[in-house]
Amino acid sequence: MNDRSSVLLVADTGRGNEAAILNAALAAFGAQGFNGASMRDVAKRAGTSLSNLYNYFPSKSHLLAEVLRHANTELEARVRRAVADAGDDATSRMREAVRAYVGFVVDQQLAMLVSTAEVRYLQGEDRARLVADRDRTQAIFGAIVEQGVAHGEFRTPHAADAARAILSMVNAVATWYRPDGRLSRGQLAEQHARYALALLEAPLPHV
Amino acid sequence: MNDRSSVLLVADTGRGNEAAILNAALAAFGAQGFNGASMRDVAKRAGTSLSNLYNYFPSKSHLLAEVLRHANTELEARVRRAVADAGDDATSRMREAVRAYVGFVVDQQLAMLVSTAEVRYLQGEDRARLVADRDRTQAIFGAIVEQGVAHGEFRTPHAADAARAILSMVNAVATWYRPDGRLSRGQLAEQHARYALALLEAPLPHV
DNA sequence: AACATGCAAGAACGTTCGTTCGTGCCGCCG
DNA sequence: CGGCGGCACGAACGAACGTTCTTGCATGTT
Repeated sequence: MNDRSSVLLVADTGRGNEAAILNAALAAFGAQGFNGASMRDVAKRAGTSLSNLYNYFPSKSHLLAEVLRHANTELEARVRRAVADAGDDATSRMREAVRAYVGFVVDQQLAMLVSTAEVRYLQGEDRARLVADRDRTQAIFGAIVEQGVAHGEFRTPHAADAARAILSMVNAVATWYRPDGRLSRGQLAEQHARYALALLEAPLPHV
Repeated sequence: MNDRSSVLLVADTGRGNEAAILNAALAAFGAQGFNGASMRDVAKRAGTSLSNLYNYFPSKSHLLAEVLRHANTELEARVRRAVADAGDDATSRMREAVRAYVGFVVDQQLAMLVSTAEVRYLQGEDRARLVADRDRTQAIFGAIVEQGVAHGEFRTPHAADAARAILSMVNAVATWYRPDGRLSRGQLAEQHARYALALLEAPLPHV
């Protein structure tokens, strides 16, 4: 058994019902959107009272920010680990980075959906911090592209936007993936790794 | 002059303030999201009264549906026209389809953002009709991929999901494109056409 | 002249929203 | 033992929401 899709985004935080509230908020925002879900919905899903939410988070916005922070942190850690464990050439590193990213999208599909769709409802430093998180993860891919182009592994003439194109593609997996679909988690990851390397115009074996 | 980006999505419909209301709704939903924008916001942007909106549309949902219908119709028409005017080979057809699609994303950036982000707040037949619109446009790309694979132009081993990957990539352009950015409208379109053909593992000239 | 129709506006209704307040319980530290 | 901070709850507040109601004014048709 390795049913990663049923793992909650936030494990126990050592603070009463905090983890339950965060996971409930993720579910509520994912199902109805940030503005469509109410704090009463979140409380109901978490099995606690409306007013108790404010013992943990000062506002609805901060609650969303905290959910997204957990998602971004875990995503970045997974990608960074995968790249560190990969070989030294850009092709291997890109393949492992994409595989890890797609793996996270599959494991935490709802978190990825909320992360991309609801960030816009945050403002000020909460927003800035999350955008910085996202940019840091994107920069990992950007660096691999640069390395591959410098070493001649990637022959795309449009290196500057390639990382963004690849990440757009894998982010969108969250919008259509279904656990009972045609492809397994691993196949999906491997397939998107090939899409990415092909987009970069890296040499690939054809059958 | 060819400033396509300032063209309103909906031209005069021959029914009083209908076009103004639709364009105002697009602006409001784009800026605040469907649930974040109020009918009062829409009325203010359209320069009319709150209650008058209901002389044109029976509900907020129907208003959103009508906005999205205009966007989808125009997008599909542009892509279909581009493919019809292209050569017979899959490579030319895919290039022109992507160029037309990216062109629309640039020209009607807000409409594309709202179209992908807010469709989820519709239900019933409004939702079904818009999903069918989107699927029809996606099917154009799917057919080109099939043709290219059948004729040996595209050598990707993962043809079934390639169209979706390409469309994810070009849809995301709406999330980051800025008119004063590094690339012109035409360069952006051409670049993404190459990304698409590379992803499909079509033969490409390397410098 | 009488009437229907389409478009416009202001006021109001009932509901839901995010947030606050007051209170109480429980475990820990002095 | 006493106090204090963390966690829990129900009730309430003021604001904002989508929608409806009523009225009024044009225009074009009978």
